[in-house]
Amino acid sequence: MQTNINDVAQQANVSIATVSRTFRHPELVAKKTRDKVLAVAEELNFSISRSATIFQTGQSFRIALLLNDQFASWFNSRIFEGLDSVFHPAGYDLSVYPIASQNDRRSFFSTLPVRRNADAVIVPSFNIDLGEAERLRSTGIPLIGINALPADAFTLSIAIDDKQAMRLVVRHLISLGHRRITFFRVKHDSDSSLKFSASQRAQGFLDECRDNGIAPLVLDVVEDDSRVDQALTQLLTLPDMPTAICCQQDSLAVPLIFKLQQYGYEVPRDISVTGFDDTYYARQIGLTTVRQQPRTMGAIAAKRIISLLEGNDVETKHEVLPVQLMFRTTTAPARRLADD
Amino acid sequence: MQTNINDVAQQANVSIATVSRTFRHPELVAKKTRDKVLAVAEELNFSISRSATIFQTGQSFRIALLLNDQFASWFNSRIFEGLDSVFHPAGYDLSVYPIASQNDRRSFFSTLPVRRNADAVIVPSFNIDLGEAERLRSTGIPLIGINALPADAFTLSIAIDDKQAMRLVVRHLISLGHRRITFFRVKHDSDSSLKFSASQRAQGFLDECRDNGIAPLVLDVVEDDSRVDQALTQLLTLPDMPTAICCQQDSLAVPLIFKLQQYGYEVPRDISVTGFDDTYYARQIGLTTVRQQPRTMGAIAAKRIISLLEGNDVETKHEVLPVQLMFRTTTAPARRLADD
DNA sequence: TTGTAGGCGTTATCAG
DNA sequence: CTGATAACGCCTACAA
Repeated sequence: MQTNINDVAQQANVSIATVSRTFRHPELVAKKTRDKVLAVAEELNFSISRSATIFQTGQSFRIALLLNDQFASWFNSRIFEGLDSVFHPAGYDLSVYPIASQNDRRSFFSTLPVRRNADAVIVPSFNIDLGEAERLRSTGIPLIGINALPADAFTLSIAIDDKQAMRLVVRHLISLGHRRITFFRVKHDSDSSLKFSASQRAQGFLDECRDNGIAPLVLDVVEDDSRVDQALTQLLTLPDMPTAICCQQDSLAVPLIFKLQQYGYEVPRDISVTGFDDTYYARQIGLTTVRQQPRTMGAIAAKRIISLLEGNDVETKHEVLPVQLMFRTTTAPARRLADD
Repeated sequence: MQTNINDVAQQANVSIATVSRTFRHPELVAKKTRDKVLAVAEELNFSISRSATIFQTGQSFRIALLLNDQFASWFNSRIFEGLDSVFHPAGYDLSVYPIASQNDRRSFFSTLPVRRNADAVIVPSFNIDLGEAERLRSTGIPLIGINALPADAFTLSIAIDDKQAMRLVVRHLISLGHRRITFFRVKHDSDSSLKFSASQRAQGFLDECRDNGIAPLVLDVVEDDSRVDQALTQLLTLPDMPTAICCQQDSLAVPLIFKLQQYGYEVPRDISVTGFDDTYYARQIGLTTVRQQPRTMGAIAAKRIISLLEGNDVETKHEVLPVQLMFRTTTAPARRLADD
């Protein structure tokens, strides 16, 4: 049997109230009493039961995190890490709800399993339905978006501007003289509206091309282990090889470069390639890409949420973090036509 | 104010016991009553409070996961994913305790923050002190090891045989005629005994070399963003370039291959390279490596733990999962001396 | 099949 | 500074 607060109180010749205070508000307890209690607690292997505390508090100290995707993806695992780095020390636990399809999502928002069972719901990276958001928020649970839209569906939101970031990339390529640029988009089997960033990036590409009078070419690959081969096949059967390739994410760009080189295309001499995310591999191979820092986003979000839950006014409700174009060695000036 | 079980009971003209049963043991409630209760619950936006249930049960429904490292590492995030895929649906939450140093570890095991606050403690991938393990287990909390030693410190354990797996790799290289083989080990800033698998792999390399009368060469790189450059520098300043390179993990091998090629070394024509893990990038570039499946390990561990917590006898206490050598395109027969 | 009542371990309030 | 006591919301014997 576990020892409880009663055992300690008895053994230490104090009331349970004093034991509780010793842990909760030590400053209200005389040092002598406190030491006695702590000694007994130590001896009896006692510590306050979080379940009981949580129960009596009425707060759940649980944060629901909806994940649309492989949990272990680059983005998601870093978001989690950032969130947990703040939440865990503050006594909150994260509870991961897998949302793989629109159906999952609908079911989540109609049964609201988090009702009374989570202090907040965090939605990274997918579009949300205004009605659903409203339904959740009407239960008093704040809804927080990370790279998600529309902003006004959320109590708080934090994001990067994927569209703008991709425009940066395209502008970079254009300034290097590229005019034949191909964009590779990764199609997910699951519902695409669960992948908010993906569509934003493609849109940014299209917009920037249009503004510069360039005919954009967007190619799709399905998100499976053959995605790079799919990309390569499409590239090599193009009537005109592009001079630059924009990939939706590093995880496509890195192996693509590898394979292009195997097929005799030198990067960036023959063709420039860009990524998005700034992953470890991007840094290692010198990929030109966009740096975003999901871990930081998670940590900031967590801090805001805690502040909100503690009843403070949150100054910034909707924040957009800056990103950085990392100009490295996989992009170079387009070869002049005369060189061909 | 949240509605509670009382409100529902009143509104539905039944006792709270009936409401509770409607959710807990629906089969014990007359269909008519049940429907009535559910209707009222729906109307009042009620659902059972997990906090209260957990509290009253006495179980915490929380599983502590000690992580030694970047949470978002390939291995750890997949372990988490596997664990959560089983735990979450079963009503358990994972609570991540960061253990970055021996000090953190000591402090964890001396203050035992999980005492009464977790149903089990999971330790992936680092060595554990028998005394500490005993201390924890004496509180009645099971301790589970994933790729951790020594086995008898744990209530349950599940692992791959890193040492044996690396021997497989070396044997493969030897069978291809390689005799000059270099092993690259990744040194972690944090205490090395927190990295159990790493030392096992290096040991496997040494053992297999010795058994084949080969003089082993182990080189270290520090785990920062320059690790690949460190490896390359060491390689290129060697009196004798090896014919094969064994990397402790894919994340070193993949960019190393990339850079070797930039320096004019063709893989595998000039030099063979192997990895360990079988990550996405390994598959994409055709790296010869060892496949391990941490997600599966996590899922199996979770199932066992739940079974244990439910009081069932667990048949297999210590399980070693098989791994698979993935022979791909980065290894080839060693060039005969005459060719040089 | 349903209701009654006790108890889970803590915290907060209020009195001393 | 400390003690007594009433919640907190649910579950489960046990009784009806």
